[in-house]
Amino acid sequence: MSSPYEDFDLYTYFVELVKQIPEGKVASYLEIAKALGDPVAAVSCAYMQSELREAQNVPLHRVVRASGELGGYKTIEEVRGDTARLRDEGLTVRSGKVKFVDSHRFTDFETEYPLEKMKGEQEKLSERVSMDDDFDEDLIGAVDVSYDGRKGYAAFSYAEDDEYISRNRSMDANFPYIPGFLFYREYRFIKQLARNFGGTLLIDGNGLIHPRFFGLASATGVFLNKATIGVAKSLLLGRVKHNWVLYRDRKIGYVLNRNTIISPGHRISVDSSVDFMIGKYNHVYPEILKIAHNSTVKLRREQTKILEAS
DNA sequence: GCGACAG
DNA sequence: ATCTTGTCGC
Ligand SMILES: [Mg+2]
Repeated sequence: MSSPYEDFDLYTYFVELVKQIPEGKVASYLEIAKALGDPVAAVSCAYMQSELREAQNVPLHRVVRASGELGGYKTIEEVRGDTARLRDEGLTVRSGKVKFVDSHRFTDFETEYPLEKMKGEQEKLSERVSMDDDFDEDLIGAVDVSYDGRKGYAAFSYAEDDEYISRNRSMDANFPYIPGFLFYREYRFIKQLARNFGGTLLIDGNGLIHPRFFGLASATGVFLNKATIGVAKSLLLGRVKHNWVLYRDRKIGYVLNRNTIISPGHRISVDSSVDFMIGKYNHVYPEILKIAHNSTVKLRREQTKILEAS
């Protein structure tokens, strides 16, 4: 295993934290996120709560917004159910909002702060990224994942002769989307599909453009020893000057067009990734990434149709 | 009101 | 990322 945390199940960790909240008390998404190790994950906690709504014996209703309002993308019926549960436990709830005092807030979580450890891991792993050019300019593949709740549908596509080939894979994600932690969510899918690919991999996301200079494209490149380039559709961080993406005095990427931002993953430099992408795709979003994306959407639609019928 | 964050 | 019909433009 290349990373001790690459298979880390944050949904399970979230559940274990929620189980620590005693009857009659509540915790906010922000408090849970802090216990996970990074306040940026607050919104992701609301998503996890929503995606875990079917879970049994987990007091998910005890997680509310800091304001006391019931969040987590609930339906009207779910708000009713949670209101009744909270009232049963002795709390006052009026129009979807818990009226509570400080003594009702649970903050004393027992935790190892996994996200903090992962940030440390990313910083360490970033030292293993190579910026020395060692990439195939002709054989290009692409990967992407789409989702229905926790269920992820992945595709790996590449061009052979004059046709596109795609392979798929679907499984549950064990990590939510958290900005700066995409690799813990999507790398598992990519690994399953592209492990044996010999070409250069385009990845829907960033490489060097990352708070710790170790985005999904960097992780994929380092772990699978492949040349990778991150191709994002929006800017995660940094400022743009003459199309170059600058961050902490470093040139980390390039804006190919309004919706295409590239950064090196592994085995390629910033300048070479720009030269290569402009030479190959001429400032246009790479078709192979669209092929991979469309394949994930098609698979998801087919599968959700089948799942609904059964 | 601030800040704004890949997928 | 996802929710979603028709509609505008090439
Ligand atoms: Mg994607």
